[in-house]
Amino acid sequence: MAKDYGQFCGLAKASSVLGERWSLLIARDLSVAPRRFKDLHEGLPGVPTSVLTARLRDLQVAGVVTRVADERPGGGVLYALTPHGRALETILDALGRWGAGAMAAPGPQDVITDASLAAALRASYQPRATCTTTSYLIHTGAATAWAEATPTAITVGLGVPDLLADLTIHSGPELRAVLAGDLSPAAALSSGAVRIEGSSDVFERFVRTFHVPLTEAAMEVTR
Amino acid sequence: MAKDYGQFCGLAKASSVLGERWSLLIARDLSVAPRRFKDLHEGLPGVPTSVLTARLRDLQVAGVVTRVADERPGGGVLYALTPHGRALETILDALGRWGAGAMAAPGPQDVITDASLAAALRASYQPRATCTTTSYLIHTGAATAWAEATPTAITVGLGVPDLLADLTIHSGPELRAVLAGDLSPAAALSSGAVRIEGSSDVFERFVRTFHVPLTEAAMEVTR
DNA sequence: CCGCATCCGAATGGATACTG
DNA sequence: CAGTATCCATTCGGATGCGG
Repeated sequence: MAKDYGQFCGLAKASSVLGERWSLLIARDLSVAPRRFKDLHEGLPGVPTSVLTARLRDLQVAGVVTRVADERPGGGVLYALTPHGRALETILDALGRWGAGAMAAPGPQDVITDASLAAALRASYQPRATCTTTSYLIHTGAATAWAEATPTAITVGLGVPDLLADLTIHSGPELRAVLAGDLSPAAALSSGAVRIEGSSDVFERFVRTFHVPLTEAAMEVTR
Repeated sequence: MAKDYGQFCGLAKASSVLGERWSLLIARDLSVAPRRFKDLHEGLPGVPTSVLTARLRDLQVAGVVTRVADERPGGGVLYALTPHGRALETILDALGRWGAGAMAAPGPQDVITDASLAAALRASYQPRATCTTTSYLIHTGAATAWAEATPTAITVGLGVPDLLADLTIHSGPELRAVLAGDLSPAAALSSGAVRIEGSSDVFERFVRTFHVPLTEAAMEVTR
């Protein structure tokens, strides 16, 4: 069980619940979709099963995570966020934006997982940046995620969605430079760093809709 | 140096910077005011000096914290947040609100520090809840902090401010129940749980201006 | 297989004592 | 005041094993 800090303080409580190694990333993965133990284990490279078990138990005790039966054939158990855990979503997004601003170039060992890609899309979504509802399918490295952006809401998911996307993007980690404004959409396409299936106009819309801001103003958490 | 997670992900980066034990609370204390090493050590009960040294070094390497000279007579060194670190302020507040919703009653060992009280006031501030600029001085347990609330902004600080406050509040941890709406201002005053110097009208304004939302999980525990 | 427990070497945290 | 140095307890990471 997580240690506390001996302080009567909301932040100390939050830190004792989420401050253990891997906890935030478990919450991130579950904030995108309920997952099996095995999904979580594969999406968190290096986590020992014993630690994953312990974290999931701690998060259940803290009321953040719950176990639900998998409805699909084959059954099994899914881990999912409780309502209290879902309240973390905007905070995780804000933390992700904050960390993204300080991210170094990816090392050779760094991976991108489906869930981290989906979470990054959700975190970088800019409301009111587009007037048109558009669906995207994004491949970066070995990760695949999709997003459907309306003018005021974003939905993201893992892997390939059921419906055909308006735009499909193939890229490596260079996609982040585009979303940060460091690499223009046109340059990304012409250099071959990003390959798309769909119109370049829609790719420009994508870049307007998803943005990693560099100013502090954009790091605000929506209350 | 903090371990990373082998993921090219903003949240993984944030977690490697802030996920180590004590880091969030150090950031919280510094988000209220620059502090000396000794202040931080006293405000974080139980942290060994060696760990505090290591965290401050890691946070400096991460560009969150910087060392500045203390201008006041006596000199010395102050730790302060960098602009990048100050961008965490709204995130710390949101995390504090999230954690406050799940907080249990304070144990006998739990302390309230000046910085945690000031941070809690900042986090619980409700913009547009009042039309009048008001200054408060709050004592809870051994902690003292002040706040000046305008209709759209909040300023908080440690200890006793230079100017006389419009309202001075003496309380124990029961103050949280008032801010959570579990205890009416009138009941808090008449029961003696809260003692004020100033008008009870201004105390009502205080309770409207600072509010901790209760989550479902916490309400279940309270019932 | 999936979820979880066990075992072990390495790394980290906690408490105390000590130094520029 | 602002840290280092030291020792010990705990945790983590990785491999392996067990029951359904």
